[in-house]
Amino acid sequence: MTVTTPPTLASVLANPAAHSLATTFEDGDERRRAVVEAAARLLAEEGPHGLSLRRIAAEAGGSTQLVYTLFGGKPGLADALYAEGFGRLAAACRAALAQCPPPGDPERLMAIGRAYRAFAQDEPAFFAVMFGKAIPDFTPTTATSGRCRANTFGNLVGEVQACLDAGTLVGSAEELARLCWVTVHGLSALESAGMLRLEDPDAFVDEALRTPLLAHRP
Amino acid sequence: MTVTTPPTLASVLANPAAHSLATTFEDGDERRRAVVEAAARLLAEEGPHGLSLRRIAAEAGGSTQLVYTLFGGKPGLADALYAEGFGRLAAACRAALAQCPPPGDPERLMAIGRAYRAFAQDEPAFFAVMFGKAIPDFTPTTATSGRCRANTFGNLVGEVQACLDAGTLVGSAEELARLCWVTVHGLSALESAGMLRLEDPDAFVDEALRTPLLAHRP
DNA sequence: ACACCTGTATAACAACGTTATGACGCTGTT
DNA sequence: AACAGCGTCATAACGTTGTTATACAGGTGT
Repeated sequence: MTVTTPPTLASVLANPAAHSLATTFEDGDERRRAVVEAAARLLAEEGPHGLSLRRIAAEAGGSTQLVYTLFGGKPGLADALYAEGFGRLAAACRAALAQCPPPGDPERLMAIGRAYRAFAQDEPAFFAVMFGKAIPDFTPTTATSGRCRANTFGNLVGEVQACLDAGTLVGSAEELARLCWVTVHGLSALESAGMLRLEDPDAFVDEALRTPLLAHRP
Repeated sequence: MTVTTPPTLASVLANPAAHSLATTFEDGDERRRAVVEAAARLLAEEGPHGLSLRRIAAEAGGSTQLVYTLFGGKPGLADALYAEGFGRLAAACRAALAQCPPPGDPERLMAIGRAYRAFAQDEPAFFAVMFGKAIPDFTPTTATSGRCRANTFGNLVGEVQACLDAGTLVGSAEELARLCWVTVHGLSALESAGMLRLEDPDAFVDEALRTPLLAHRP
């Protein structure tokens, strides 16, 4: 890891590329990537319970000790997996935005919300690791957690700011972004916990987001 | 357990007492209560990781096998613990409502929201068991999950309905209750995951709830 | 050529959830 | 009153987990 302290939101907004989650492995270790990918596959296929050091190491073609030399133990690998999850979430949001009107249209916020919920549904194991304490005895490093938070929230704030700049919304970018995140995360988490059964989830995301957005229309 | 199928929301609203979470042990087994309380204490004090069959059984003054005869295994005990968590959440909300204006005042919805968030913060382990996936390989029985959902959501719908009856709000009770739940749960979960650092959490709950409530004022 | 250090694999440890085994007490029957 | 049958409990064992200690390679600097 090259970044050891959580970057400020301002610094991420000023220069997003420098804090891209994709740079996690920039120090050149290809084996780390291989181990994380093996772990990610096991996580996606068998859930958090299938994640054992031995299986991961075997899948990556090494011994148990390999995880210790590369990550210092299971929490270290979990940290990388946690960051990987946020990377995938960001990728899913980017993909959804690709086929959207250009920045400044609140429709983009809805699209992010739908992608966020779809991620929670399609990758429940990752979502549980990221937000649900699914790996026993693991809580992300404040550095990792802060970086992931800054990325996720920073992207959202950027989109809201574009709407403010375009005049399609009014208010505080950070406040509005926080409100949207809270709303979308709440419905995603409750649905993931089996507390909401939605017949038309996308419509519900739109409906839930419409309230805060309408409150901030010009 | 006497209730084996999830009650409908309507039945809970019609007769809340019959579905009270406190009746879980009405079939008279005191040892179950003792074991669940020991487990709850361990959970609250040491987090989900401290929950081991052996420690729970020892704490309750029995052997490992005791958990198997009483609950059929760890998932069975987790199920009881899950229900216990919802019971405590409901109790916390009731306590907050006790010093509130009578039903019909939207201020009560804010109070529930603040109590919900405070519960997530004060009992993070219970919250993680209830809404995260903190106990490996455990997902609540659909019966238990449905009962807890019906209780939690039912209480909220009842409060919203009282506001509709009093004319302090307009709209659909279920829709509005769902929106409030989603909002409050989202901020509670994100804060619990370290993704939100709130200087004045209660004020933020009020602010977050104000938006949907203002949208439904008469 | 030799000491040194880094990284890997092997093996061992304690703790976990689960299951099998044997002993105890109770109930209904003969 | 004695006995078989049942459910319940404790003990012990099994396989697996994360972690740690130990031993073995391979390169590097002197």
